[in-house]
Amino acid sequence: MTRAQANMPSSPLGRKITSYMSLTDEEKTFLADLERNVTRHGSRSDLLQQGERYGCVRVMRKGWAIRHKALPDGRRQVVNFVLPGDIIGFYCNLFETADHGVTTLTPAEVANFQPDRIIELFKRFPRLAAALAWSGAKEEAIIAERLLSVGRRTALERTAHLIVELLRRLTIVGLVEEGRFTLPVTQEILADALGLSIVHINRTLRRLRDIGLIDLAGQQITVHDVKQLASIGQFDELYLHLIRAPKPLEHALDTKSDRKRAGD
Amino acid sequence: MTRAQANMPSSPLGRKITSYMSLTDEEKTFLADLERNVTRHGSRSDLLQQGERYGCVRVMRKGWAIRHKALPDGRRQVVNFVLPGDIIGFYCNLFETADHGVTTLTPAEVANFQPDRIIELFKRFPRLAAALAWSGAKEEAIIAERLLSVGRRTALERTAHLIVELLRRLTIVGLVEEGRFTLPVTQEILADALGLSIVHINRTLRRLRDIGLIDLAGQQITVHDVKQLASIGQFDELYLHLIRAPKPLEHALDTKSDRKRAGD
DNA sequence: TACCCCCATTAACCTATGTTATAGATGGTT
DNA sequence: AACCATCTATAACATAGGTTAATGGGGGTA
Repeated sequence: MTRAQANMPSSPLGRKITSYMSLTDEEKTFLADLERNVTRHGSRSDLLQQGERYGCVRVMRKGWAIRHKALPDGRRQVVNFVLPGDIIGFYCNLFETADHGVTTLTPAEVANFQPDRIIELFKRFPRLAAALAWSGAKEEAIIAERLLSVGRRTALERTAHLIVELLRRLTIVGLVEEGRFTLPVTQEILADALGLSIVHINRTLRRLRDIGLIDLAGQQITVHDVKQLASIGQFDELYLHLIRAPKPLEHALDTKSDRKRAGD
Repeated sequence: MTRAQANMPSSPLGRKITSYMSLTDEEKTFLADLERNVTRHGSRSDLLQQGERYGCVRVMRKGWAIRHKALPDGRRQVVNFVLPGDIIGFYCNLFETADHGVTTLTPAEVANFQPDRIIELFKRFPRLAAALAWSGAKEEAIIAERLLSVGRRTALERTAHLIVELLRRLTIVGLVEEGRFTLPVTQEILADALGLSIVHINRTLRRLRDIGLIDLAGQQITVHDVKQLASIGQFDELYLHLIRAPKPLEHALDTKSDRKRAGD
């Protein structure tokens, strides 16, 4: 991944899509343009509040955030983690009002663009539209898997599962080194993601440490035995849909099209 | 809704989209064509099995189904209910392998088409593509809300919430009469949808009956007091995104475009 | 240096929900 | 009309995980 791609787009969005589909120059330019407007945010700042009108579509360039939903009495569920490179609720921006909030967990660098550009994208770049639709489907798959966790896995299984999920997702974007990565997350947030109490998350993490599967030091987590962790969590691999190319996308989109033969 | 729409598409998909966006004749024809191939299935038959390769995109014309995920040891989570008019995992069909199963709960009538028609749709009908993306985002919102239920609501709240959700969704497609509708669902399935045990679902339903909020007779459920039920379930209204027109969709898609002035 | 706030950690206790077991209903089939 | 398979319904008991409360560490700041 050195500098092999002279033609590699510099935008996270572009890079993400390029990983499973080659882009024309025109498409690259459009994507880069989408991400021109970058803003910075502190830790723990709300990018979007539940009940608010939608504003911009956002792409996480650096940092972590969470998408979360709350009940009137304050109980809260973390729906998903937004990792570097992730799009923040692409299609939701077609809604009037946000049914969830987005809050950063670290200082963050975010690209912003107007929702009507989504429409433009649909009209002018069907291949990009399809690619983003695909990416949206992946997010739904992640949420469905979390639902399975919260509904049917035990505390230990859920926790193990989440750690493996994050490990996998962060690996793709190059943020894991030898099983070690930064987990900028309090136990309260883990609890809210897994539908557990904060005390019980603590007990569970301790158990995972006691078995020797993980190590926690501040915000650094080290996974010693992914395999066993995955086995405890009954981790499936399937749901993240990491396989390179979605077949119909690859085929159908590349055949006839307006393609200009890009970098690779 | 009598026969006001001479131009009303007869396909469920068309009808769904028409409810928030008017369609050109060409678009209507394309949609109708998508739904030409209709198959019938018995109750409890698998339309899709977890781990299987994806086949057709399906639209539920009549009947109910569930999307569900299972753990190796058999524990199961119902991810969502597929009601008449719903699309069955539109974008997931861009994946290689199914990470969930789909099973009918009643005899069902289903329209089928090849996934590569999705691509065709993206190329030829950007407005339809955007509309379906919107519809996909709504499904994600429903799943996220169920995650909130399972993670943070009590058994009584969850159950109340689900009943209201189904009431609302079925109302849209005209399947509710005076608070009464058919619920072709065993307690086991309710349990799997809500992350509870079958016994506890039974206790909880009894409680709702005892309070006088609902009545159950076979597969008929009558909701006596939606308001209180919604209040118990902390039902939000927001997440179903029932508001007529997604603003950017309405605007941006209708302005320039290739529109031909349809029925209304 | 002292104060404060946030967070992790643990212990003791409690309860919502799960488990196991049993008995009726219901409905289809021979 | 007897049989079987599924469901619903309850009771009695078990437990995973919640709650409350107390302690200590770490980092900012005045």
